[in-house]
Amino acid sequence: MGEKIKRTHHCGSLTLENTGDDVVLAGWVQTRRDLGGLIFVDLRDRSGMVQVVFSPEYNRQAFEKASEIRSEFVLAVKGRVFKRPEENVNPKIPTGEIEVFADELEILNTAKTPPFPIEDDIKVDESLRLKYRYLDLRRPSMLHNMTFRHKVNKAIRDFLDENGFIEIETPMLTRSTPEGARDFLVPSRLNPGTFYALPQSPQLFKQILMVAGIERYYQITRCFRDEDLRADRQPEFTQLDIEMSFVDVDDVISLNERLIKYVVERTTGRTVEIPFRRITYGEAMEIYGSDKPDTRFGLEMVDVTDIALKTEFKVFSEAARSGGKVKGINIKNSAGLFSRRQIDELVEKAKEFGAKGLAWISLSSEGIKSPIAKFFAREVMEELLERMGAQPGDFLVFVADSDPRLVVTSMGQLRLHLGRHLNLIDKNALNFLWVVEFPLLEWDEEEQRYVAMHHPFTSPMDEDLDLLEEDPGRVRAKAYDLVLNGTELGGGSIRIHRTELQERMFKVLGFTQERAWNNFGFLLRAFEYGTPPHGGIAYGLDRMIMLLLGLNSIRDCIAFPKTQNAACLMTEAPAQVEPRQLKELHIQVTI
RNA sequence: GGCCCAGUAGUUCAGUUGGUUUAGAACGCCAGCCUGUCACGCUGGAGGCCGAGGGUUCGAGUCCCUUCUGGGUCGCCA
Repeated sequence: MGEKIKRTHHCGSLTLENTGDDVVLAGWVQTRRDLGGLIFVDLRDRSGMVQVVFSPEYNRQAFEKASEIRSEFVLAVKGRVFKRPEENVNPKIPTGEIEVFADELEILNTAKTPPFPIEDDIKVDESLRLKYRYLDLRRPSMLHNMTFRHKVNKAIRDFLDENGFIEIETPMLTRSTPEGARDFLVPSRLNPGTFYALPQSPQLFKQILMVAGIERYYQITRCFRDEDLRADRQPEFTQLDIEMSFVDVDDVISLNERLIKYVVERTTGRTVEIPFRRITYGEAMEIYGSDKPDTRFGLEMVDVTDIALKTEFKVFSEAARSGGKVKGINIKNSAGLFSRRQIDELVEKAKEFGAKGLAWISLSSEGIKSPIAKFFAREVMEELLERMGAQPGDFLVFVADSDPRLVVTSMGQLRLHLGRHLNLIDKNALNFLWVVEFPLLEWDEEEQRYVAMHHPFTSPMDEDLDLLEEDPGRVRAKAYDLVLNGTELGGGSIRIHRTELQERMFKVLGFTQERAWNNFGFLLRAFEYGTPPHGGIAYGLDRMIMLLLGLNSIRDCIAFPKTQNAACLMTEAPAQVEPRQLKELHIQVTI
């Protein structure tokens, strides 16, 4: 901007109180309305928009120059603020009561016609928005998302700073470790044939920081996982990573409740009640069929396996007898909603979700309608209806299978489908929920061994320690996930801090001592030098911001996101490199 | 890796069982006119390798195959 013309005010900040002020504005041209003898320009900067008037009577020179103006030109305008006459007030914009008469115009830059309009609620293909992301980010809603994200980051830092945490950066170039997601690898030029891995999370470093006596650490940092993308998943994403020493599960949970309350109330103005509800993993699976239940609606699952044993209906009784389960959901007051055809569709859905079938009982005004009723003795049916809390008008669905896990997971998905389909979800609710007491290990069919459900450094619960060798699958962990509206926001655990327990853990995971030291030697060595009890949590920050903003995709709160093919449409990364670069790295491309 | 959806002016879309001229509309863009517009208005104009390649056919935007791109989802994501 030239010497003589320097910004004094922001477009969106002008009000009636500025009437009569001489101002200099700078910004982009939202629209130009050329009436021939009078030109209106809506000038936009980060703060908002204001109408600038170019009139030959006010300043002929500026007026004549204004005919060159086009959309998205960058202008500096010197002028005076006037109150608009009553009939010219525009109630649709915040600055609609005033306008700026221009007496000097400087065109700081011209612009090509943008490929899509710079305004909210545009219908345009997302790939075009991503290619021209700098234009997309000019749209007020995207600017708002970026600003909100900044506020969340700031609130997090304010709270954690006040609570004695220090932010420490950990390396981006680190070593690949087994288990977990696929790593992004970076070749080392100075050490031919070796590779760094980009961190999947700062997990090991933050534990070492506890050994280092930091006591309270946090970091807002990028993490990398080379897995397929989703609406809520990018290959590079941001974590809020926290670790604390001398704490147990309750300490971590209560600090994090205060953190979440602080951040959400600060950034959204909404009220958050703490403590959050807690539910064990076992309960979550039995009642909701999910380890991240959406508790904004009911449709809770009821176990009727014992009743199923008493029926003539083979699907039920045999599932029950062979170690399986039978579970039902009572969809209250909905018998009238399910026509024969809609029932068929629901059965199809259940099959999509893995169930072998779906039994149903409709309690309409004409009495019980159900293809399975004939297999039930009167008193067994009564017991079933009572267990289900069934009233006239209710519609009951049941899934039975000899595989109990299949029953709960398929029904859990069916529950979500019904919740959405029947519009039972309160879109304004913020239902925070802790899921605790996760299994420490799960059996991996492919590898024929136990693998850590969280990670190999997660501490078992004290009362389950004795089961570690004899029945590893039953050991519960000091692990917790924070769930918001059916989405996992973050998770963490109390870690193992004693060498002998860590060695038992590796043994159960099938690691020889040699392999454990090969992969995690640096951590195990650190643990030998006085490791305090410690634990922490990590949040998916993109996801948290997406949910708080009510977005459908994390791409809308990431400035430069990747597509489903993990490409950046703006920079066209990834791309081929010069043969010389590959040679320096001793890398040969074989495709 | 599997399944599903979508690719036609700059943008958003329409385009009939495959068939009539030169593939349309709206918005945007360009030009002219217009002194109170704010979705400015009026008149006129430019703008298309119908994602790409192959096939079927007398004839393909339309049917078939392959492929690319974008999106959703399952697998995957300690």
